[in-house]
Amino acid sequence: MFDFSNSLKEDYYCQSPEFIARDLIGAVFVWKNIDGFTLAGKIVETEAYLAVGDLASHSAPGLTKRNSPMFMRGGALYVYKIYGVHHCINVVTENEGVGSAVLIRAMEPLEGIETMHRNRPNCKHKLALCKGPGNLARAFGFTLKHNRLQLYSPNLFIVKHSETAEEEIQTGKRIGIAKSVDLPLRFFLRNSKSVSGNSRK
DNA sequence: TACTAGATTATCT
DNA sequence: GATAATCTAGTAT
Repeated sequence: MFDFSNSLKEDYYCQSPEFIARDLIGAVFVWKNIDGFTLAGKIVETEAYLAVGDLASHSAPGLTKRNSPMFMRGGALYVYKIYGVHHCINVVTENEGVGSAVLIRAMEPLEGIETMHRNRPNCKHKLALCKGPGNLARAFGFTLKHNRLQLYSPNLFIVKHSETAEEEIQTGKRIGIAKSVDLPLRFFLRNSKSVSGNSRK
């Protein structure tokens, strides 16, 4: 259904995290898991984490064991565990050694809905399956063992299905961080029911 | 509907 | 020993 031959390639991910975070809104994320199930969703919410001038970025203190995937060449998957409970999924951006990434915060499920429901038995509504970074990782079954995977592989890739209109993309402050709070680096699809943090305002 | 507490662990200081 | 790019259940309103 979603074709690897149309997918974003290695060079695409060497662009800036601000550009990619915005550009990926509306794109389709595809993951063929170890059991042969295809899981896919439309990206509706992202956040950029910069290499310089961004104290909220994991890369800000410099290279460590945890953040080392952020310093890989763009196109790697960076997975980390947060609050001892949840996993978060990032797309590494820019060139090797730079240290930037885009956090994928939410998606609208398109394919593999049964599998997502199985991964999240308490989630009733389809549009809430991948709402929020922790939920998204759980629905897709991503854990630390998927860290450093390449995003331009036949079983893991992103396709730009169609262009998303400028006015459909909203910008705002990032969620859940304590430093560099005011940077406008969160992007989300206007009116999507799968965007997280909509209950507050 | 709105707020708060608690879960739970890899990683860093 | 402290912290964290979150989520959910529970209690209060």
